This record gives sequence, structure tokens and C-alpha cells, in this order.
Amino acid sequence: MKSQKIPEATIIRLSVYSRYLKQLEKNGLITVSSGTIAEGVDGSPAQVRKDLAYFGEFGTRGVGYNVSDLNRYITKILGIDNKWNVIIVGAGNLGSALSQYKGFDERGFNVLALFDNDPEIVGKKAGKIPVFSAPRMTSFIKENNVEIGIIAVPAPFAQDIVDEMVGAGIKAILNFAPRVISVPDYVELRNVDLAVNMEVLTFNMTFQK
Amino acid sequence: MKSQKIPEATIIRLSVYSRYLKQLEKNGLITVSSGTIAEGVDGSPAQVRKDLAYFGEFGTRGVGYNVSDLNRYITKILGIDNKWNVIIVGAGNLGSALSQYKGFDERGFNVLALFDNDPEIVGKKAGKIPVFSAPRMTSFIKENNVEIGIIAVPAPFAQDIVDEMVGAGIKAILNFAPRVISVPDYVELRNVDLAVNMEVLTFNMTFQK
DNA sequence: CTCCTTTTGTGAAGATTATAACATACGCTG
DNA sequence: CAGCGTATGTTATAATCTTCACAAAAGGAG
Repeated sequence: MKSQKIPEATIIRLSVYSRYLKQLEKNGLITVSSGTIAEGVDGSPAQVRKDLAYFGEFGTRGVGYNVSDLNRYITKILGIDNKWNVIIVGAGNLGSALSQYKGFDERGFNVLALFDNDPEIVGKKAGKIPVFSAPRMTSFIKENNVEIGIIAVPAPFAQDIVDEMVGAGIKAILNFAPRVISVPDYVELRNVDLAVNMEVLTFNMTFQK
Repeated sequence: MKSQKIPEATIIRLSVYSRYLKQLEKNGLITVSSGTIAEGVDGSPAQVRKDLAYFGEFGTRGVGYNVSDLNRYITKILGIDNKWNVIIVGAGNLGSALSQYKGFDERGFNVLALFDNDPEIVGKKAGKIPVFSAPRMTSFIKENNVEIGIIAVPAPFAQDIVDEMVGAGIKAILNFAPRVISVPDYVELRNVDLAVNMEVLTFNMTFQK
């Protein structure tokens, strides 16, 4: 693999390939071609091969890819060949729902705890996940080697929580609060903006096509 | 505005600009420059102007943009100058959380109902939003002019629900199920894949920087 | 009324990403 | 063991998106 900038779109697709390969593996498939993968993820064969080519040669010409090997390579590339410790801040509807999300655990993300300010819910549990009081967050992050934080608090509080997380040594943040957040450039940040997604839909409905 | 393909990235940014403008408006700001917007959304002034230029000329040279006028234009462009009817299928943790999400209502998305198969929850309410039984979905969509469907069911059921929605006349779908979904090309589809987002984070943590 | 400052709108250049096309290599068949 | 079919890996081409740079225009000062 050459040292090169990898397009984010490639990473997103790799993640989808991986999910699809897992399905194929469960169905007992041994070998798969770029064409079949492309069909399964609604992409093109050339794109699949190009995406993989950023990282090495994983296939056999004339044959295709070994399903479980390829999936192992991809999970390694994505950094999910081992577990990650995660906390969620904001134990409202969204935060608790995320804490119960099966897809996280399946992919190696361990949600260790929720944090909230509301004394009504602090001390309770969401499923098996405990809700702690917000001021305990920093020490919890340090003591438990938490690498990833999820922001599920109302927009006005988001930046403060993020700053505290960064101060405590968190390396990556997934932000659900509908606000632009700033972090130092050694911290990874992604925004999942639900209303924005809806608005892309309505734009496309109204204008294009 | 020329008839031209608008980049999706532009639409996403417009949505973020709009949210920021709303904030500025609340703070009583009358006029704003592309530079100030850029600062507020962590972008570049040229990008802001270019994005707007796809749709017209909204500013005054030497002055900037009128905050509330510009926001009105953008909401019109995004198609959220009027209300949209939405249903959510899957009243589990995620579905009910989404039904309570304040950001939808604020931006003109009316969540009318949830649908689920579980007899334990059918007939109850999530906040003010009723949960109906899944078989009632098609008629509900038709009777209530529902344009947008949100998929919050487990992956194996997603495609079937989507097919039923499309059959009932839904025009756009926001899919939270971690699976590739197909729709006819007159239906808009967006995927919000939570694990994929996490995996982009872990990739960036592991590799780049 | 003219000049100066400011900030837009935009055409051109640059960078990035996707698509297409093909040479290379593997395995199978006879 | 040679030749054929197939699917990869990669180079070249095309399309798309972003950044840059500047002319045009508005408002205010003198």
C-alpha cells in the first residue's frame, strides 16, 4: 500500500463491502468476484477493485476473492479487528436508543456507559448500560481507556461536552447534535445530522429528477 | 439558476448554512458576509458563494446577505418552506427515539405515526405519536398523504418494508437499517448507517494523520 | 460627483474522484 | 503441458468538485 490519501467515500464503501461479505460468509460462500460484490452493494466492479487496490492485492486473477479472507483484511483496514471503548453523552431518547443499538456491539464497539445531567435518570440503566452523572465523565474516560465519544445532547451543550471529552483524551467523536463543532485536528469528528439528511431528500424530491 | 446538476455536498452545506443563519437571526443579526458564514460552519467563503450561485444571486456586493431573506431562500431551495408528512416503521428503541426528535418538527417534518409488529407496543404512544400495527401502513400512507418514510427495523425486514412503502406511493425514504436497499429511481433514498460512521472514525484513527 | 473600500458573483485553473479499458496472471480442460 | 476463459490490478481518460483570482457593483466619504 502506497502512502496516499484515501477518499472518505472509499472508506464508507469498504465498510459496506464488509457488511455484505459477512452476509455472504454466513451463507457459506467461499469465493466472490468484484462483480458480485458490486451487485450486492449497488456499485460498480471497477469501483470495488479500485477501492481495494488502495490497500493491497487481495484477489486471485481469474478467480476472485476469498470471502472470509477479504472480510478479515477489510476489518483490519477499518481498524475494527479489535474492540473500541465508547461512551455516549446524553441519555435522552436518542442517547439511550444508541446505547441499545445492536450494530455497534456486532462491529466491535463497546458502549461502556451513558452520561447525563438529569437526576431522574442518573443511576438507572439503559438495558445493561449504566447512566452516570455528567461530572464523572472525565475520570471515567481516563480510567477506562475510552477512545470514542458519542454526542447526543441538545445542540447548545454539544461544544462544551466535546471540549471536556477532548480534554480527557478522547480520540474520536460522533456528533448527533445539530450544530457545527470544532475539535483540534488530532481528534476525529463526524457529524450525523438527521434533519440535514431529511433535507437532502426533500431537495431531491422538489428539484431534481 | 441554470439547469444543472447540483452536487449533493452543496445541498448538505446549504442545510448547515440554513441552521446557522437561523441562529444568527435569533441573535438579531441583519446582514452577514460569506466570510462570516464560512467561519460559522467551518468552511470557506468561496465555497459559500459558489453553493449559493447555483440557485441565484442573493447578496449585495460590498454588503453581504440579508440574514433572514437568505435563510428564506435556502429553506425554499431545500423544499422545507412547507410541511412534509413522515412515518417511521419500527417502534423499537431507535424508531421511538426518532419519533421524539425535536429537530424534525423544527424543520417542518411532521411525524404522523409509528408502525410496528409487536402487539406489546401497537396501540400505545411514543410521546404524542401513535403506534399502529404494520399491516395498516399502506392505507395510512395513502389516506394521509405521507411523502417520507423512515426505516428503523432490523436489517432483514428492511427491503420488504421499503417495497411496501414504494407500492403505497411514498416518495422518499431515510434508511437506518444496516443493509443496502433498492428502490425504483423515482424514489429518493438515503442511508444513515451508524456503524459505518463509527468505522470511518476508527479508520482515520488507525491510519491517517 | 468621483474615489475608495468592501464583498459579491463567476470564469478559469487545479485537485480529486470515478469510469473505462486493457494487459497480466491464474486455473482448468483436453 | 499448452491454450483458453475469466477476473484481477493498473494505467489512462473523463467527469466532478473545490479553490483561486479578479472584475463588477454597491455604499459611503470627501
